[in-house]
Amino acid sequence: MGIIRKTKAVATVLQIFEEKDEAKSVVHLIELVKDKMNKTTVYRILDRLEQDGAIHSFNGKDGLKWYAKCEGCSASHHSDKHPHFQCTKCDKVECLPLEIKIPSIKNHKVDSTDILLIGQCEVCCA
Amino acid sequence: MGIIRKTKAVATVLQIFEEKDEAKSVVHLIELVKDKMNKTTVYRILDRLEQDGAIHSFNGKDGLKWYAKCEGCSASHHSDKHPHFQCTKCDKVECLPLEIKIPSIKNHKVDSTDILLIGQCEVCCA
DNA sequence: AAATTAATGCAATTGGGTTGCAATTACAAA
DNA sequence: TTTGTAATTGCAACCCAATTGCATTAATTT
Repeated sequence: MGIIRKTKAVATVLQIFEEKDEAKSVVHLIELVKDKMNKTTVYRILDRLEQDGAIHSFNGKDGLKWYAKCEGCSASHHSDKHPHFQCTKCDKVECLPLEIKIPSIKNHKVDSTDILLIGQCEVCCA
Repeated sequence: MGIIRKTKAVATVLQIFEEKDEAKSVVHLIELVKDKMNKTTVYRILDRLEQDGAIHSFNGKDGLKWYAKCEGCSASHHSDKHPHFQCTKCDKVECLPLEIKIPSIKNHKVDSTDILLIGQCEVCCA
């Protein structure tokens, strides 16, 4: 199980995700709260929040781990299948509310998908 | 530019990819040739081979970097767009000869895609 | 309010990947 | 073949994201 106690640190991290519906890398999150808590705590809180389905994680192009809270997030919808979009200019990452059709693959069973689209976001496109 | 000289080390690494058409993680590759060369050399050879289009790389579920040689590999087809499949049981990774349709996204420009399907491979499915 | 135990801070550690530099080796030119 | 030179390699040190162990703190239960 995930979160059991509602601590200040948990509230702080959660608020970051509430404020803006945008994915954040762990490195960035640690930077954001570095005056309020230890980096180890950030890692552990993110783990717990993910187990509860409050947020979900994925790997960015850079190899860093990213987390986001999005519409579909819940304890039951643990392994989200929506794609993510990372901008090569501003590095912002968004959850895309799309469903990408995966053709069935002979003799293989697909459990989940990990789709990252790389390009330029709305702001950087202009 | 990539490979300029054909050294023993390069031949050793290339042969691994020739032998079996299967992706390998860098960590695994280093392990395979650890008696023959330094890990730094492995990293550098992989870089050069990729620049030449002899192999291509992508990120596995585990966050590790993987490399593979596949049909479509060539210097011109540098950034391959085919999806990869990673088995959760045996951890094997395959290149899938599929094209996955990405719907266009409003106000976004998609340059490349990074698609990893996770599930059970032919062997582990049975 | 006291007891219990989850949560946190901190320092040390792990592990993938990179860098600087000296030594080696492939290859071209003589 | 020998020599020059520039690519390649080995090695040690380093970088940085992420994890671990353990003592301390604080949220929840009674």
